[in-house]
Amino acid sequence: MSDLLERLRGRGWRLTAQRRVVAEVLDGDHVHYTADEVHALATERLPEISRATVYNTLGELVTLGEVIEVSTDGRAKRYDPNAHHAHQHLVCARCGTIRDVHPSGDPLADLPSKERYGFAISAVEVTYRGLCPDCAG
Amino acid sequence: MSDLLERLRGRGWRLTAQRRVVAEVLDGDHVHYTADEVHALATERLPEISRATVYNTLGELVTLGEVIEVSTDGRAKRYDPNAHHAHQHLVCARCGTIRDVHPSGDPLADLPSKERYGFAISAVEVTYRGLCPDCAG
DNA sequence: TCTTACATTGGACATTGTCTAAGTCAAGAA
DNA sequence: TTCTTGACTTAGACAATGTCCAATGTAAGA
Repeated sequence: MSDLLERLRGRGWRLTAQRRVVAEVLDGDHVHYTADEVHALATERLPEISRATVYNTLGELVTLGEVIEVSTDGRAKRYDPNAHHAHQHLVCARCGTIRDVHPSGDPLADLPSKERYGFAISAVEVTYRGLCPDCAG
Repeated sequence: MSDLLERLRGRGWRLTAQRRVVAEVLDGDHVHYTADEVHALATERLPEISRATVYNTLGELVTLGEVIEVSTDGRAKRYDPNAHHAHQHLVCARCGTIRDVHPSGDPLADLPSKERYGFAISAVEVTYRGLCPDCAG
């Protein structure tokens, strides 16, 4: 993740303790946290960090393309630090856990141009839904 | 849409003016409204209908499988009345408009079992994102 | 070290959705 | 038709998530 911090500094990011902590939290496990979870984990390392800063920083990381914003249900968005490898998501319909998966094939090729209605398509997301082994119990 | 009302009555639904109005709004155009938009349109026909009833009714229609709930961004969920034909969504990244599209191929076949992590997969959603002709300006 | 533009903070506010207690009514029974 | 009853609706409080702003703090270059 020091890679990430270097990249960001190279893009003119001012390196503050708060931004460093948010970046470290995202780098930890390969889990997709909500903003509130990121805030809770960041608070453990930097107790005075504010909610607004966490939201700001996450938004900046998304804008810079370092993190992907995922909204799989109507609840809180989740932040996916695995932005540099193409992948899709497998979501548990009960507990909301997300796993990264790597389907074969290119879904974009499956959409004929007459079905594109003049849109300039820039991304395709595939979400697989079901019950995880724990919730299927 | 009287089809829909008949089906619902057959399932023991009590047919109220409020539910009828919500169903009519969804039946109108093939647009994917938010709950608030449904409420606004329903209010034109039945001024005293409450927000809670609109939310309740939409939730019931989703549970009954008559309408699909779509959350393409972190904003309000949208309700898709086209539940009886398999389709996917094309979303404008700027204005949020949704169009139904019909890709060829079966995305579920593209996910090898070793990438399923023991999940019992029950649905696959594909979302194409890009700028619509109006927003591409 | 000094300066200053950029970052952070706390809290108010906005949006979307959920819940509850009290009143209302659709639909079957008599 | 009228009555009865349990399901439905309502208004508003509340909850969850996210955004905005003015005041304050600070990283980094001069």
